[in-house]
Amino acid sequence: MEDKEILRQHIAKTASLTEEEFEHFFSYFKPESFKKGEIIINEGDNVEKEYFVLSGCLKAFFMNDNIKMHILQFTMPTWWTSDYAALYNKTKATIIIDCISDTEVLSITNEAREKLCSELHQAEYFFRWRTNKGYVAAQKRLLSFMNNDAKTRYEELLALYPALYNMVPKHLIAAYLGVSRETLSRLYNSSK
Amino acid sequence: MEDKEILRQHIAKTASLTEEEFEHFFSYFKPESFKKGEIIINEGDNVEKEYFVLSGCLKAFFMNDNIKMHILQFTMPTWWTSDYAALYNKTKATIIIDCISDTEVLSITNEAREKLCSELHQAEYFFRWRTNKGYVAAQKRLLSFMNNDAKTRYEELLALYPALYNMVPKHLIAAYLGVSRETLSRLYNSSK
DNA sequence: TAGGATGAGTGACATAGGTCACATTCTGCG
DNA sequence: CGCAGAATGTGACCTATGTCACTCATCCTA
Repeated sequence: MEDKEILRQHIAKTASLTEEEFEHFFSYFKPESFKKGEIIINEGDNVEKEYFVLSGCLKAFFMNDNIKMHILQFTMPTWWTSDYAALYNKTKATIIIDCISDTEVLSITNEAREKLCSELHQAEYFFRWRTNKGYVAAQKRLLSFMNNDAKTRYEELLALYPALYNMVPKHLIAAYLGVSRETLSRLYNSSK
Repeated sequence: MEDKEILRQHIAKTASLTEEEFEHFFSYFKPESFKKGEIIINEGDNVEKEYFVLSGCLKAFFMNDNIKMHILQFTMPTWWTSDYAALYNKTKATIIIDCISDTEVLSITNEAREKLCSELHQAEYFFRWRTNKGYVAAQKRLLSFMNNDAKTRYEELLALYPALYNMVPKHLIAAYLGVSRETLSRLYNSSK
Protein backbone atom coordinates (compact mmCIF):
# COMPACT_ATOMS: atom_id res chain seq x y z
CA MET A 1 0.00 0.00 0.00
CA GLU A 2 1.15 3.48 -0.72
CA ASP A 3 2.45 5.59 2.20
CA LYS A 4 -0.29 8.10 1.80
CA GLU A 5 -2.94 5.42 1.89
CA ILE A 6 -1.58 3.92 5.12
CA LEU A 7 -1.77 7.27 6.84
CA ARG A 8 -5.18 8.02 5.36
CA GLN A 9 -6.67 4.82 6.70
CA HIS A 10 -5.06 5.36 10.07
CA ILE A 11 -6.53 8.85 10.39
CA ALA A 12 -9.90 7.76 9.09
CA LYS A 13 -10.36 5.50 12.11
CA THR A 14 -10.54 8.60 14.29
CA ALA A 15 -11.27 11.73 12.27
CA SER A 16 -13.27 12.61 9.17
CA LEU A 17 -11.34 14.58 6.61
CA THR A 18 -12.41 15.54 3.13
CA GLU A 19 -10.10 14.56 0.30
CA GLU A 20 -8.82 18.10 0.18
CA GLU A 21 -8.29 18.29 3.93
CA PHE A 22 -6.37 15.04 3.91
CA GLU A 23 -4.12 16.31 1.13
CA HIS A 24 -3.37 19.30 3.29
CA PHE A 25 -2.81 17.07 6.32
CA PHE A 26 -0.49 14.82 4.36
CA SER A 27 1.50 17.72 2.93
CA TYR A 28 3.01 18.31 6.35
CA PHE A 29 4.61 14.88 6.47
CA LYS A 30 7.93 13.86 5.03
CA PRO A 31 8.91 10.26 4.19
CA GLU A 32 12.18 9.04 5.69
CA SER A 33 13.99 5.69 5.67
CA PHE A 34 16.36 4.25 8.23
CA LYS A 35 18.56 1.20 8.33
CA LYS A 36 18.56 -1.47 11.00
CA GLY A 37 20.55 -0.20 13.98
CA GLU A 38 20.38 3.43 12.92
CA ILE A 39 19.65 5.92 15.69
CA ILE A 40 16.81 8.32 14.99
CA ILE A 41 16.84 10.21 18.26
CA ASN A 42 19.83 10.14 20.59
CA GLU A 43 20.24 11.22 24.18
CA GLY A 44 20.89 14.95 24.35
CA ASP A 45 19.50 15.70 20.89
CA ASN A 46 17.10 18.50 20.25
CA VAL A 47 13.90 16.71 19.28
CA GLU A 48 12.04 18.38 16.45
CA LYS A 49 9.85 15.65 15.04
CA GLU A 50 7.59 12.78 15.75
CA TYR A 51 7.36 9.70 13.54
CA PHE A 52 4.58 7.58 12.12
CA VAL A 53 5.90 4.13 11.26
CA LEU A 54 4.94 2.71 7.86
CA SER A 55 7.06 -0.45 7.89
CA GLY A 56 9.71 -2.00 10.08
CA CYS A 57 10.07 -1.65 13.84
CA LEU A 58 11.59 0.89 16.20
CA LYS A 59 12.32 0.87 19.88
CA ALA A 60 12.28 3.79 22.30
CA PHE A 61 14.42 3.21 25.35
CA PHE A 62 16.15 4.76 28.30
CA MET A 63 19.75 3.91 29.18
CA ASN A 64 20.63 3.82 32.85
CA ASP A 65 24.30 4.76 33.32
CA ASN A 66 25.07 3.15 29.98
CA ILE A 67 24.38 -0.16 31.68
CA LYS A 68 20.74 -1.09 31.76
CA MET A 69 18.31 -0.52 28.94
CA HIS A 70 14.64 0.03 29.68
CA ILE A 71 12.37 -0.12 26.67
CA LEU A 72 9.37 2.18 26.77
CA GLN A 73 7.86 1.16 23.49
CA PHE A 74 8.26 -1.02 20.45
CA THR A 75 6.84 0.95 17.54
CA MET A 76 5.23 -1.15 14.85
CA PRO A 77 3.58 0.03 11.61
CA THR A 78 0.78 2.57 12.12
CA TRP A 79 2.08 3.57 15.54
CA TRP A 80 3.64 6.88 16.46
CA THR A 81 6.82 7.56 18.36
CA SER A 82 9.14 10.28 19.58
CA ASP A 83 10.66 11.46 22.82
CA TYR A 84 7.46 13.28 23.64
CA ALA A 85 8.75 14.81 26.86
CA ALA A 86 11.56 16.45 24.89
CA LEU A 87 9.41 17.24 21.86
CA TYR A 88 6.63 18.94 23.83
CA ASN A 89 8.81 20.73 26.36
CA LYS A 90 11.62 21.58 23.96
CA THR A 91 14.17 19.95 26.23
CA LYS A 92 17.02 17.63 25.30
CA ALA A 93 16.18 14.01 24.56
CA THR A 94 16.56 11.62 27.47
CA ILE A 95 15.48 8.57 25.55
CA ILE A 96 16.92 6.97 22.46
CA ILE A 97 14.98 5.75 19.46
CA ASP A 98 16.63 3.33 17.05
CA CYS A 99 15.75 0.77 14.44
CA ILE A 100 15.23 -2.91 15.19
CA SER A 101 14.86 -3.48 11.44
CA ASP A 102 15.00 -1.32 8.33
CA THR A 103 12.18 1.15 8.81
CA GLU A 104 10.17 3.64 6.80
CA VAL A 105 8.38 6.47 8.52
CA LEU A 106 6.49 9.66 7.88
CA SER A 107 7.84 12.45 10.03
CA ILE A 108 6.21 15.69 11.08
CA THR A 109 7.82 18.50 13.01
CA ASN A 110 6.37 19.82 16.24
CA GLU A 111 5.87 23.16 14.57
CA ALA A 112 4.08 21.67 11.58
CA ARG A 113 1.78 19.63 13.82
CA GLU A 114 0.79 22.71 15.77
CA LYS A 115 0.21 24.67 12.59
CA LEU A 116 -1.86 21.83 11.18
CA CYS A 117 -3.89 21.56 14.38
CA SER A 118 -4.67 25.23 14.42
CA GLU A 119 -5.65 25.24 10.74
CA LEU A 120 -7.75 22.12 10.82
CA HIS A 121 -10.04 21.38 13.73
CA GLN A 122 -10.27 17.71 12.78
CA ALA A 123 -6.49 17.40 12.99
CA GLU A 124 -6.62 18.72 16.54
CA TYR A 125 -9.34 16.17 17.20
CA PHE A 126 -7.26 13.39 15.74
CA PHE A 127 -4.17 14.20 17.80
CA ARG A 128 -6.24 14.58 20.95
CA TRP A 129 -7.61 11.08 20.53
CA ARG A 130 -4.30 9.59 19.57
CA THR A 131 -2.81 10.80 22.84
CA ASN A 132 -5.89 9.80 24.81
CA LYS A 133 -5.32 6.25 23.65
CA GLY A 134 -1.64 6.44 24.42
CA TYR A 135 -2.40 7.71 27.90
CA VAL A 136 -4.79 4.87 28.62
CA ALA A 137 -2.27 2.35 27.32
CA ALA A 138 0.50 3.84 29.48
CA GLN A 139 -1.71 3.62 32.57
CA LYS A 140 -2.56 0.05 31.79
CA ARG A 141 1.08 -0.86 31.47
CA LEU A 142 1.85 0.89 34.74
CA LEU A 143 -0.86 -1.11 36.43
CA SER A 144 0.50 -4.30 34.95
CA PHE A 145 3.91 -3.44 36.38
CA MET A 146 2.50 -2.91 39.83
CA ASN A 147 0.13 -5.82 39.82
CA ASN A 148 1.80 -8.65 37.93
CA ASP A 149 4.99 -10.59 38.24
CA ALA A 150 7.41 -10.90 35.35
CA LYS A 151 5.90 -14.13 34.07
CA THR A 152 2.39 -12.72 33.82
CA ARG A 153 3.70 -9.62 32.08
CA TYR A 154 5.55 -11.83 29.65
CA GLU A 155 2.40 -13.76 28.80
CA GLU A 156 0.42 -10.54 28.47
CA LEU A 157 2.95 -9.11 26.06
CA LEU A 158 2.95 -12.18 23.84
CA ALA A 159 -0.84 -12.31 23.81
CA LEU A 160 -0.92 -8.67 22.72
CA TYR A 161 1.85 -8.79 20.13
CA PRO A 162 2.51 -12.38 19.06
CA ALA A 163 4.63 -11.03 16.19
CA LEU A 164 7.20 -9.62 18.61
CA TYR A 165 8.34 -13.03 19.75
CA ASN A 166 9.93 -13.80 16.39
CA MET A 167 10.72 -10.26 15.43
CA VAL A 168 12.84 -8.94 18.27
CA PRO A 169 15.64 -10.61 20.23
CA LYS A 170 14.73 -11.91 23.67
CA HIS A 171 17.01 -9.59 25.59
CA LEU A 172 14.99 -6.68 24.18
CA ILE A 173 11.77 -8.30 25.31
CA ALA A 174 13.37 -8.62 28.74
CA ALA A 175 14.27 -4.92 28.67
CA TYR A 176 10.65 -4.11 27.86
CA LEU A 177 9.32 -6.31 30.65
CA GLY A 178 11.78 -4.87 33.14
CA VAL A 179 13.55 -8.13 33.96
CA SER A 180 17.02 -9.43 33.26
CA ARG A 181 17.51 -11.58 30.18
CA GLU A 182 18.45 -14.48 32.44
CA THR A 183 15.16 -14.26 34.30
CA LEU A 184 13.19 -14.06 31.07
CA SER A 185 14.98 -17.10 29.74
CA ARG A 186 14.10 -19.03 32.89
CA LEU A 187 10.49 -17.89 32.76
CA TYR A 188 9.58 -19.25 29.41
CA ASN A 189 11.65 -22.37 29.75
CA SER A 190 9.85 -23.20 32.97
CA SER A 191 6.35 -22.58 31.60
CA LYS A 192 6.47 -25.18 28.84
CA MET B 1 -11.03 31.77 45.17
CA GLU B 2 -14.24 31.09 43.40
CA ASP B 3 -14.65 27.78 41.56
CA LYS B 4 -14.97 29.47 38.24
CA GLU B 5 -11.81 31.45 38.79
CA ILE B 6 -9.79 28.33 39.63
CA LEU B 7 -10.86 26.68 36.40
CA ARG B 8 -10.31 29.87 34.43
CA GLN B 9 -6.73 30.21 35.59
CA HIS B 10 -6.07 26.54 34.96
CA ILE B 11 -7.32 26.76 31.38
CA ALA B 12 -5.54 30.04 30.75
CA LYS B 13 -2.18 28.31 31.23
CA THR B 14 -2.83 26.36 28.05
CA ALA B 15 -5.54 27.95 25.91
CA SER B 16 -6.74 31.46 25.15
CA LEU B 17 -10.45 31.92 25.57
CA THR B 18 -12.42 35.13 25.37
CA GLU B 19 -14.62 35.96 28.33
CA GLU B 20 -17.62 34.77 26.38
CA GLU B 21 -15.92 31.56 25.32
CA PHE B 22 -14.91 30.79 28.86
CA GLU B 23 -18.48 31.32 30.06
CA HIS B 24 -19.58 28.79 27.49
CA PHE B 25 -16.79 26.43 28.50
CA PHE B 26 -17.70 26.75 32.16
CA SER B 27 -21.40 26.19 31.52
CA TYR B 28 -20.70 22.54 30.78
CA PHE B 29 -19.31 21.90 34.25
CA LYS B 30 -21.25 21.02 37.35
CA PRO B 31 -19.97 21.55 40.91
CA GLU B 32 -20.14 18.51 43.18
CA SER B 33 -19.00 17.83 46.74
CA PHE B 34 -17.96 14.57 48.32
CA LYS B 35 -17.18 13.53 51.86
CA LYS B 36 -13.99 11.83 53.00
CA GLY B 37 -14.21 8.14 52.19
CA GLU B 38 -16.98 8.58 49.65
CA ILE B 39 -16.64 6.57 46.46
CA ILE B 40 -17.00 8.57 43.26
CA ILE B 41 -16.39 5.82 40.76
CA ASN B 42 -16.65 2.16 41.73
CA GLU B 43 -15.56 -1.00 39.95
CA GLY B 44 -18.18 -2.05 37.42
CA ASP B 45 -19.82 1.38 37.19
CA ASN B 46 -20.65 3.00 33.94
CA VAL B 47 -18.36 5.99 33.83
CA GLU B 48 -19.98 9.12 32.47
CA LYS B 49 -17.86 11.94 33.79
CA GLU B 50 -14.43 13.23 34.48
CA TYR B 51 -13.58 15.46 37.42
CA PHE B 52 -11.55 18.59 37.95
CA VAL B 53 -10.56 18.88 41.61
CA LEU B 54 -11.03 22.28 43.27
CA SER B 55 -10.16 21.35 46.84
CA GLY B 56 -9.40 18.19 48.78
CA CYS B 57 -7.73 15.06 47.50
CA LEU B 58 -8.83 11.96 45.62
CA LYS B 59 -7.15 8.69 44.85
CA ALA B 60 -7.64 6.48 41.80
CA PHE B 61 -6.73 2.87 42.45
CA PHE B 62 -6.99 -0.70 41.26
CA MET B 63 -7.89 -3.52 43.64
CA ASN B 64 -6.25 -6.84 43.00
CA ASP B 65 -8.55 -9.67 44.17
CA ASN B 66 -9.81 -7.39 46.92
CA ILE B 67 -6.41 -7.82 48.52
CA LYS B 68 -3.81 -5.45 47.18
CA MET B 69 -4.46 -1.84 46.31
CA HIS B 70 -2.41 -0.15 43.59
CA ILE B 71 -2.77 3.60 43.43
CA LEU B 72 -2.56 5.10 39.96
CA GLN B 73 -2.93 8.70 40.97
CA PHE B 74 -3.47 11.07 43.85
CA THR B 75 -5.56 13.92 42.50
CA MET B 76 -4.86 17.27 44.10
CA PRO B 77 -6.52 20.62 43.33
CA THR B 78 -6.32 21.65 39.66
CA TRP B 79 -5.77 18.10 38.51
CA TRP B 80 -8.19 15.96 36.55
CA THR B 81 -9.26 12.42 37.18
CA SER B 82 -11.54 9.66 36.00
CA ASP B 83 -11.31 6.06 34.88
CA TYR B 84 -10.30 7.22 31.44
CA ALA B 85 -10.17 3.74 29.94
CA ALA B 86 -13.80 3.25 30.90
CA LEU B 87 -14.83 6.81 30.09
CA TYR B 88 -13.31 6.84 26.61
CA ASN B 89 -14.21 3.29 25.61
CA LYS B 90 -17.59 3.25 27.32
CA THR B 91 -16.67 0.12 29.23
CA LYS B 92 -17.26 -0.68 32.91
CA ALA B 93 -14.93 0.90 35.44
CA THR B 94 -12.01 -1.25 36.53
CA ILE B 95 -10.57 1.32 38.88
CA ILE B 96 -12.05 2.99 41.92
CA ILE B 97 -11.91 6.68 42.74
CA ASP B 98 -12.61 7.79 46.29
CA CYS B 99 -11.98 10.69 48.62
CA ILE B 100 -8.96 10.93 50.89
CA SER B 101 -10.47 14.10 52.34
CA ASP B 102 -13.65 16.12 51.78
CA THR B 103 -13.43 17.19 48.18
CA GLU B 104 -15.03 19.65 45.81
CA VAL B 105 -14.90 19.10 42.08
CA LEU B 106 -16.25 20.36 38.82
CA SER B 107 -17.55 17.48 36.74
CA ILE B 108 -18.13 17.27 33.01
CA THR B 109 -19.69 14.39 31.13
CA ASN B 110 -17.95 12.68 28.27
CA GLU B 111 -20.71 13.82 25.99
CA ALA B 112 -20.48 17.42 27.12
CA ARG B 113 -16.70 17.46 26.66
CA GLU B 114 -17.03 16.17 23.12
CA LYS B 115 -19.72 18.71 22.34
CA LEU B 116 -17.60 21.47 23.81
CA CYS B 117 -14.56 20.35 21.84
CA SER B 118 -16.44 20.33 18.58
CA GLU B 119 -17.96 23.74 19.25
CA LEU B 120 -14.81 25.43 20.43
CA HIS B 121 -11.48 24.76 18.76
CA GLN B 122 -9.57 26.13 21.77
CA ALA B 123 -11.29 23.61 24.03
CA GLU B 124 -10.09 20.82 21.79
CA TYR B 125 -6.65 22.36 21.99
CA PHE B 126 -6.82 22.51 25.76
CA PHE B 127 -7.84 18.90 26.17
CA ARG B 128 -5.22 17.76 23.70
CA TRP B 129 -2.50 19.40 25.76
CA ARG B 130 -3.87 18.24 29.03
CA THR B 131 -3.62 14.64 27.86
CA ASN B 132 -0.24 15.22 26.26
CA LYS B 133 1.06 16.22 29.67
CA GLY B 134 -0.63 13.27 31.33
CA TYR B 135 0.92 10.93 28.81
CA VAL B 136 4.40 12.28 29.40
CA ALA B 137 3.91 12.00 33.16
CA ALA B 138 2.69 8.42 32.87
CA GLN B 139 5.73 7.48 30.78
CA LYS B 140 8.00 9.10 33.29
CA ARG B 141 6.45 7.17 36.13
CA LEU B 142 6.75 3.94 34.15
CA LEU B 143 10.41 4.63 33.62
CA SER B 144 10.87 5.33 37.29
CA PHE B 145 9.29 1.97 38.07
CA MET B 146 11.64 0.17 35.77
CA ASN B 147 14.75 2.07 36.67
CA ASN B 148 14.58 2.83 40.39
CA ASP B 149 14.26 0.84 43.55
CA ALA B 150 11.55 1.58 46.10
CA LYS B 151 13.68 3.96 48.12
CA THR B 152 14.53 6.15 45.15
CA ARG B 153 10.90 6.22 44.06
CA TYR B 154 9.94 7.24 47.57
CA GLU B 155 12.38 10.14 47.55
CA GLU B 156 11.23 11.18 44.10
CA LEU B 157 7.62 11.25 45.19
CA LEU B 158 8.34 13.37 48.25
CA ALA B 159 10.44 15.78 46.25
CA LEU B 160 7.58 16.16 43.78
CA TYR B 161 4.72 16.43 46.28
CA PRO B 162 6.04 17.32 49.74
CA ALA B 163 2.45 17.98 50.82
CA LEU B 164 1.51 14.33 50.40
CA TYR B 165 3.67 13.20 53.27
CA ASN B 166 1.43 14.86 55.84
CA MET B 167 -1.77 14.62 53.89
CA VAL B 168 -2.18 10.94 53.16
CA PRO B 169 -1.53 7.90 55.36
CA LYS B 170 1.68 6.03 54.72
CA HIS B 171 0.08 2.81 53.60
CA LEU B 172 -1.45 4.75 50.72
CA ILE B 173 1.92 6.14 49.77
CA ALA B 174 3.18 2.55 49.81
CA ALA B 175 0.32 1.53 47.51
CA TYR B 176 1.32 4.32 45.13
CA LEU B 177 4.97 3.33 45.16
CA GLY B 178 4.13 -0.32 44.63
CA VAL B 179 5.71 -1.62 47.85
CA SER B 180 4.27 -3.09 51.02
CA ARG B 181 3.62 -0.73 53.91
CA GLU B 182 6.22 -2.60 55.95
CA THR B 183 8.88 -1.99 53.34
CA LEU B 184 8.00 1.69 53.11
CA SER B 185 8.22 2.02 56.87
CA ARG B 186 11.69 0.47 56.83
CA LEU B 187 12.79 2.68 53.94
CA TYR B 188 12.25 6.02 55.56
CA ASN B 189 13.33 4.89 58.99
CA SER B 190 16.63 3.70 57.56
CA SER B 191 17.31 6.87 55.58
CA LYS B 192 17.31 9.26 58.51
C1' DT C 1 35.59 -20.22 5.50
C1' DA C 2 37.29 -18.70 9.86
C1' DG C 3 36.79 -15.66 13.63
C1' DG C 4 34.49 -12.20 16.22
C1' DA C 5 30.16 -10.29 17.43
C1' DT C 6 25.76 -11.19 19.14
C1' DG C 7 22.23 -13.85 21.30
C1' DA C 8 20.85 -17.27 24.37
C1' DG C 9 20.82 -21.03 28.36
C1' DT C 10 22.10 -22.18 33.01
C1' DG C 11 24.26 -22.89 37.71
C1' DA C 12 25.60 -20.57 42.10
C1' DC C 13 24.92 -17.10 44.93
C1' DA C 14 23.27 -12.36 46.70
C1' DT C 15 19.61 -9.28 47.95
C1' DA C 16 15.45 -6.33 47.79
C1' DG C 17 11.27 -6.66 49.05
C1' DG C 18 7.13 -9.54 50.45
C1' DT C 19 4.58 -11.95 54.11
C1' DC C 20 3.18 -12.99 58.69
C1' DA C 21 2.81 -12.06 63.43
C1' DC C 22 2.62 -9.13 67.00
C1' DA C 23 3.34 -4.73 69.57
C1' DT C 24 2.50 0.12 69.74
C1' DT C 25 0.58 4.42 68.86
C1' DC C 26 -2.99 7.51 67.13
C1' DT C 27 -7.72 9.18 66.39
C1' DG C 28 -12.46 9.82 65.61
C1' DC C 29 -16.71 9.33 67.53
C1' DG C 30 -20.44 7.33 70.73
C1' DC D 1 -13.77 10.39 78.28
C1' DG D 2 -12.73 6.05 76.64
C1' DC D 3 -12.43 2.57 73.46
C1' DA D 4 -12.57 0.30 68.74
C1' DG D 5 -10.33 0.68 64.58
C1' DA D 6 -6.93 2.67 61.92
C1' DA D 7 -2.27 3.49 61.18
C1' DT D 8 2.43 2.44 62.09
C1' DG D 9 6.79 -0.01 63.59
C1' DT D 10 9.58 -4.18 63.75
C1' DG D 11 11.45 -8.90 63.91
C1' DA D 12 11.84 -13.46 61.48
C1' DC D 13 11.65 -15.68 57.60
C1' DC D 14 10.68 -16.56 52.50
C1' DT D 15 10.96 -15.89 47.52
C1' DA D 16 11.44 -13.71 43.11
C1' DT D 17 14.65 -11.74 40.63
C1' DG D 18 19.27 -9.79 39.91
C1' DT D 19 24.24 -10.62 39.21
C1' DC D 20 28.23 -13.05 37.77
C1' DA D 21 30.54 -16.45 35.32
C1' DC D 22 30.76 -19.62 31.94
C1' DT D 23 29.19 -22.22 27.78
C1' DC D 24 27.32 -22.87 23.37
C1' DA D 25 25.01 -21.64 18.98
C1' DT D 26 24.35 -18.54 15.19
C1' DC D 27 25.33 -15.32 11.83
C1' DC D 28 27.71 -11.85 9.53
C1' DT D 29 31.52 -10.32 7.04
C1' DA D 30 36.54 -9.87 6.00
